[in-house]
Amino acid sequence: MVRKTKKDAEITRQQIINAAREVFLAKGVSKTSLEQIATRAGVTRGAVYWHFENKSELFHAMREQVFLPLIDSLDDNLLSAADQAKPSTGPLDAIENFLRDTIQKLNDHQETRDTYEIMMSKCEYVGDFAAVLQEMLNNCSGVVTKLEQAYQQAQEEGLVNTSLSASQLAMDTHLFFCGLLNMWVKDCNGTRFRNQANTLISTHINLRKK
Amino acid sequence: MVRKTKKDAEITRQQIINAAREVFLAKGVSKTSLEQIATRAGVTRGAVYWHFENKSELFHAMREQVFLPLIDSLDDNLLSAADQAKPSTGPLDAIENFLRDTIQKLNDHQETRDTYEIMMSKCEYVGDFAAVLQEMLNNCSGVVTKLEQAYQQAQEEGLVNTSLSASQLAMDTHLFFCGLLNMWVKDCNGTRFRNQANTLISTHINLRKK
DNA sequence: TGATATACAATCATGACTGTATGTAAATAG
DNA sequence: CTATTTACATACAGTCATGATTGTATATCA
Repeated sequence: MVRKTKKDAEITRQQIINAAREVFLAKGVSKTSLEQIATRAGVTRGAVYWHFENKSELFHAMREQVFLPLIDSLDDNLLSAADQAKPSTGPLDAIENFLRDTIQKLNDHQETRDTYEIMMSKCEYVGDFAAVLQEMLNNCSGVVTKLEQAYQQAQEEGLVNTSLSASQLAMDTHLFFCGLLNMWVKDCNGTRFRNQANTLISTHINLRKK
Repeated sequence: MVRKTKKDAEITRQQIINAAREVFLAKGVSKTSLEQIATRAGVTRGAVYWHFENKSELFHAMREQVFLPLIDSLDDNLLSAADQAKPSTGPLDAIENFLRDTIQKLNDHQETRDTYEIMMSKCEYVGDFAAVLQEMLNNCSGVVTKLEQAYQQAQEEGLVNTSLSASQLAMDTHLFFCGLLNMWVKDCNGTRFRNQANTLISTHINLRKK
């Protein structure tokens, strides 16, 4: 059974990504050999090298499957707050919803959850992987910018109870959320953070609501 | 030149730890061989294996040199707020000082800075290293507890401007600080977070000051 | 219908890292 | 002063990952 059709090949590719995610999670990225990934995917290393140039590219493909949708979610939630056409429940609620949605995605979607865990505690950002850190920082900048816009509008609508600037509020929220994501992922048994994530989010937003 | 005196041996041990930190930072923990560490420390692998059972134990030793002092700093700052004997400028200031001190330590002390960076983006918490994550979670619990005590007292002294509970405030601050540490370390060129860390801390505390 | 590109499998050579075992000279204890 | 540790260095064996190369059956396309 060789030479599959184009659709079959795409399935193979996805299976390799799935296998990679599983082995990455279990053994860590650098201790994972392409042989292990191949075996898990039911193929040989030849197939892996056919679809991906090396481990780094495979990692990148796995990552994109989770983070491209995340960017979309960010835009959907926060830009709609500024979009007058949509029935906005207010920019503060938009922020809260974005935070909740992201956590919800982690709860519901194991592939997303596993990918986050790999990226946060089963991967070393060195050599080829160093660029990924920069990408993440850039993404963060985008998040902060959009949070700031939302807070800006919240202030204009008189919803905020502090004199702090929109940019300061945005940074504080961003850092809060970075911390929450980190802890949520590391808190595997769920006792410390996972169970009360939504409460923590409400708390954070309430702190600045009028 | 063999068989050094006990004091010399201690120096060798420290040199190995220093070398490990440097190579870990440059290459990532799992891609670092004990041979590389030994060479950098000016010894052979024999010396490394004499002082440490394996790479995992060496990593642990490196980590302790940074984190044992951190725990002390935590106690010094936050417990003194509750200590009536000391001239407390108030529990909110105590919290702010603790956050500032930690960041200051990162600014001033390269070994600390490098160790954090290794732990956050140059290490995979798998196998032997998985236990380290648990230790970190436990430390976090300690931090939250002490933050909570400080907020509790702040509330009793009528310094807080919100009706949120001390435990909620403590969690929010803790998550903020987790995020700040993460971003601070990853923001190598300093443009995004490092330069304004203290401002961010002030902002965060001011949000809850009456 | 044939030529060619595709989608892998199989093989091979190389090198690197680990752990352990052994050697050894000097410090230290009695 | 000598016996025994100590603090390493050296040597060795085994494992495993990588990348490159080659092989091959079959889609696909002209």
